[in-house]
Amino acid sequence: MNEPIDVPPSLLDLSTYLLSRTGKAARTRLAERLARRGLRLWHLAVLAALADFGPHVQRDLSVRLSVDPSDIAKVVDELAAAGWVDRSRDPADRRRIRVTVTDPGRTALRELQAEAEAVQAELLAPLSAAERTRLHGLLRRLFDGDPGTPED
Amino acid sequence: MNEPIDVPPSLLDLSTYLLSRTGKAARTRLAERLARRGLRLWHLAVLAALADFGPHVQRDLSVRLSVDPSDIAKVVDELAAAGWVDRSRDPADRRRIRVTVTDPGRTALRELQAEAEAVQAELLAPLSAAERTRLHGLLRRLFDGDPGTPED
DNA sequence: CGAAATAGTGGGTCTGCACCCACTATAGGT
DNA sequence: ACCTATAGTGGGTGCAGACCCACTATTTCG
Repeated sequence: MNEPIDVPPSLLDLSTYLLSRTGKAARTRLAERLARRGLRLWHLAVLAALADFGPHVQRDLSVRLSVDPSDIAKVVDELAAAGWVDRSRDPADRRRIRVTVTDPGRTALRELQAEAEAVQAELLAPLSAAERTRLHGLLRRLFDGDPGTPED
Repeated sequence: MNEPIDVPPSLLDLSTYLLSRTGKAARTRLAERLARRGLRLWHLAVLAALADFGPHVQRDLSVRLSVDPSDIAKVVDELAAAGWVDRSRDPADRRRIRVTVTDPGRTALRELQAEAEAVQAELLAPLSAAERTRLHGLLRRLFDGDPGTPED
């Protein structure tokens, strides 16, 4: 993550480039912190999905997060090894595995979110609180392609 | 690039996550378009650097863009094959290779920038013109960690 | 001049991510 | 009961990015 000495201005004029660049910085820093705990981004995502939406069958997790079922299996496996989720066969359909966050899992999730907020604090340091909110709002609209309510 | 059905809200509350996610979308789409022309992001970056700052010795390119010299060599090699840059030994120090954009190179660069702007149009579609400008300004400040002038 | 530094390059590694196939266990339809 | 579909899983593949080492050509320094 060496910052470039001097980036070509014609790139900096492209929002695409800025977005990609700052996004990558965000991703990398977050990934680094998670890596220190032996985790990757998907662990956070899966944990968050389970906490937000309640228990999932793996298949649904895979659909919701658009990740390959096989990859979900691996992530869940690691989360289970950490004791952060429980896996139990659905008695009604024993093919399905129902994944549930445990209390330690919720605690861990809060810690991971704190990590993310720490990254945020670093990354958004140049911005005032109001600007951070504004940025968040703009990104949010970009994210879900929702036109929302233009303020201008 | 399948959009997820429904992303955990607790992730969407993290600017880090949004930034990383939208950034990745930007990067991926741009990369896709460049790939159609058999290029990667570095080709654009190198071309832009040469156009903006004038001819470079490869070593300086590598420093400026913080890329491994060996990787720069490969990119420059490909750009040269396309006829977009000229390589010439520095007569004063024959170890050095001076890289210069050619006219076709400049034309190509403009096309690539147009691609980037097309991606931008897609990506920023939900935002009004004023909002795009604002987003760009915020990202720009994030990018170079410049506190700038808080407006609030 | 000889030794040490530097520019470029070829070829390799390692990592993370996305993807995919084959196989099992189990269910469901007829 | 039989055939087909589905959930999960293990073990891959291919790709891109970042990095790194060994080697040559050349220069610079003592």
